[in-house]
Amino acid sequence: MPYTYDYPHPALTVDCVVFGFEASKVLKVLLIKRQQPPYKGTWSLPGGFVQMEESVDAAAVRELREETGVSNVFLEQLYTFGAPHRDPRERVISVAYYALINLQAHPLQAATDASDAAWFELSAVPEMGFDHAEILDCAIARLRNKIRYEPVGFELLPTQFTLSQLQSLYEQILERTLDKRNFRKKLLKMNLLTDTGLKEKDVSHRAAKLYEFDTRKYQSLKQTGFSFEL
Amino acid sequence: MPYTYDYPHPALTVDCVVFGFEASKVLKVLLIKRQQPPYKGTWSLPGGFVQMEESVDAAAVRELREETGVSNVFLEQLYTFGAPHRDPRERVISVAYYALINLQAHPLQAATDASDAAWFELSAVPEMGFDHAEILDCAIARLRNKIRYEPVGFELLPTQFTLSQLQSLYEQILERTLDKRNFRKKLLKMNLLTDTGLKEKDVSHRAAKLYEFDTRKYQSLKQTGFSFEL
DNA sequence: TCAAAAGTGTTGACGGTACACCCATGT
DNA sequence: ACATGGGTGTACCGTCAACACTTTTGA
Repeated sequence: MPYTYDYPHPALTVDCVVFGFEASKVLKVLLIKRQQPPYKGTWSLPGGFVQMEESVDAAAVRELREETGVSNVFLEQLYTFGAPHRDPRERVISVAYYALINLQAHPLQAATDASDAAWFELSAVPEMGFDHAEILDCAIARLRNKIRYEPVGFELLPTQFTLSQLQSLYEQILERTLDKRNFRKKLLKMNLLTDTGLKEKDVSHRAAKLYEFDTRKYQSLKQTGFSFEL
Repeated sequence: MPYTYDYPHPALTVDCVVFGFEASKVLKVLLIKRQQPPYKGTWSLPGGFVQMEESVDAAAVRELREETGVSNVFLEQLYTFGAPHRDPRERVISVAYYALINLQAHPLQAATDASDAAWFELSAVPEMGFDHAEILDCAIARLRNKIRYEPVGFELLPTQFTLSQLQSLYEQILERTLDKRNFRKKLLKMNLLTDTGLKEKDVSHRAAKLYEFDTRKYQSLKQTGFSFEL
């Protein structure tokens, strides 16, 4: 056994706030029903212990895959929660992450069994164990902030989307209505949305144009000091 | 001994990026010369182990006080660094914080002895141990971002300051020059700076007016949706 | 033909940017 | 008297906010 530092070692977990969106629906968070104590039977954020040979980021990726079946999605570190008794068993530090998932492309397949995981609207989140309510609030605040100056909204939408879907998503996250004409004008002027030439299908009204977000173009513009703002 | 989780427990530290500013000088970072291995003798960020009964935030406050003698300053969690071998001894997770210090009000008194701590200009930071260069870069990026939409600059200045000192600070952090007239116009229009009626002392040119930042007013404006932006 | 959402322009107010000179003070 | 920074106003332009009607499509 190599030398180790002569200080107490807490347990270390990652917890993920998973936001999911389906076009023309509402923004939701994924919760898992705990199978083990503590808080057995209550809903909580998916997460788990960090292993010894993986980075904390890698642990978040792994837990997300194990508990929800999704991978290759937007995942970013949020904040670290380290109050002494946030876990009743022993000292546990949790590094929180948040993920953005487009539910069309990544339908949920909870690894264990479907009844253990469920999507909740932000306005109807149940009681959660630990300090997970605080973590969720922190993630919502971050998302609300971030969407204003970085194009993360597209992570929640399918590759092709309509401007109305995009606007609805922004309205939900920002919790206010936006003017349709101004919204479209501003986004189209950035020249970051490419018109696919296609239209919505199976709607009982005029079909909307489908756009794609041009990630390449955004990346190159960003180099030159451009900043996405809404 | 109570039940503990059957998972590996890494060591947990906090590291602080301490920014210090003295009016009419340049922005600096405080580094400590390590007295123990690993990296004995190299400069690194002040920090230390989190104790079992203190929150991670409290550990950052304590380390800052122990290693620099300052307390009651702006201190905010930055990011958590958890690559597997960032510490050669064993697995160590570090929660990084950054502090903003006004050096006029909080002259440094390194707890151990003065030769162990020193201020470095951002353009002349020496080699550091661990992944501390990465942590510093992260802190600089955060500060640069944050100062644009929150009034954190005032944490680095004395209570009373001149507009030129404030502008110089912004220019250093943002790494670009600002137009004097526009800068003053914008700040004064916010009505958050109160003219103390006093003037600078001991300068060999026309003495500038001294202002104070009105924190109370800012707090109440913030409630009503106001956002400080520069 | 009705319902439901898509799509589209103009105007006025405001804020950002660019820019140059005189003033006060200490040496 | 000179050097050093303090302090000030205007004009142009682009961006934001407010606002209502016509078009397309399926039921």
